Amino acid sequence: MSDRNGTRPTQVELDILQVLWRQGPSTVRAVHEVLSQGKELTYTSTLKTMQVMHEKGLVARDESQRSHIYEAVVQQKSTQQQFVCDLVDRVFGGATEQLVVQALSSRSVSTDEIAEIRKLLDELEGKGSGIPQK
Amino acid sequence: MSDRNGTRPTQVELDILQVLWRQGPSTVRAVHEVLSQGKELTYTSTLKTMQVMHEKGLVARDESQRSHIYEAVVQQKSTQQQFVCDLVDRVFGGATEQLVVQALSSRSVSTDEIAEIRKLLDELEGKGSGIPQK
DNA sequence: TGACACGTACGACGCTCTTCGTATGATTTC
DNA sequence: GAAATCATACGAAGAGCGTCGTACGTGTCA
Repeated sequence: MSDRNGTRPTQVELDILQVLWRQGPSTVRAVHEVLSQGKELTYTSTLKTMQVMHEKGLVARDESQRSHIYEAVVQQKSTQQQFVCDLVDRVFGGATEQLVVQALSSRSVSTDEIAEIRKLLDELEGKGSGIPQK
Repeated sequence: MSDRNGTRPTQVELDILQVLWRQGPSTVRAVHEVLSQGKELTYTSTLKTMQVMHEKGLVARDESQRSHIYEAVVQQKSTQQQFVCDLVDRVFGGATEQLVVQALSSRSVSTDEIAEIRKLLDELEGKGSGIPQK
């Protein structure tokens, strides 16, 4: 079935996207360098996956150079949103708050980050039940 | 590849688990009743999936009756944790706080729930970096 | 006691994901 | 300019997932 929001990245695609998001536009080799750390992986595997991602429209590529340069088309924010929504629906039965609680109690969060979350809560409360569009 | 924490439920398995978590031990028919709402799905498909889940150890079943009764073995909490961790690593690059922010700002959360999250933040801060077990 | 409803068991098909091997073309280097 | 190096392109194999059809056993009830 097709996604309403384009194609949903798969596991490995997500790993690649993450490198692209962090490092910006990169060659296959650069991405592969990162991906193959601590993991046995052939260069052509990474290449193939990135080619497929290109077909899917997940990444764009600049072919003007011999080594093509790939860039994420899908934005990190929207992808995150997509996956968060999916997780909330599928694993938390729609209860966003449960996800937040689970996340906060299962992984460490620094005091600074706690403060930032507090600030966000303030804003949310300030707006009443208004849900920011983006 | 195998998971460190048993087998990771697939999409459809997750849907079934959710019914089991909500309704408690149920027959295949009862689960199928829920699953097939708003979706075209054959009874045997649901059956097959639940049989596979049984093989995987995701569910237990009582065969003393003609209609077997299935029960979730995997607990909701631990499954949620599993998926949250995976999501944080794969989509948020390890930043738990980002997930929380994303979740809070993209889906509606009631005032009561905000209050509850605040309470949790207080506890977390009180304990410093201590991570509660459950 | 047949017919029918309802249950499980199980094999198979189509699809996607992931990985890899191999072919082939361009660029460098001596 | 020939060889080695590095890039892309592409086909294919293996595995898992989701779906379904079919076989078959067991109750029920005119």
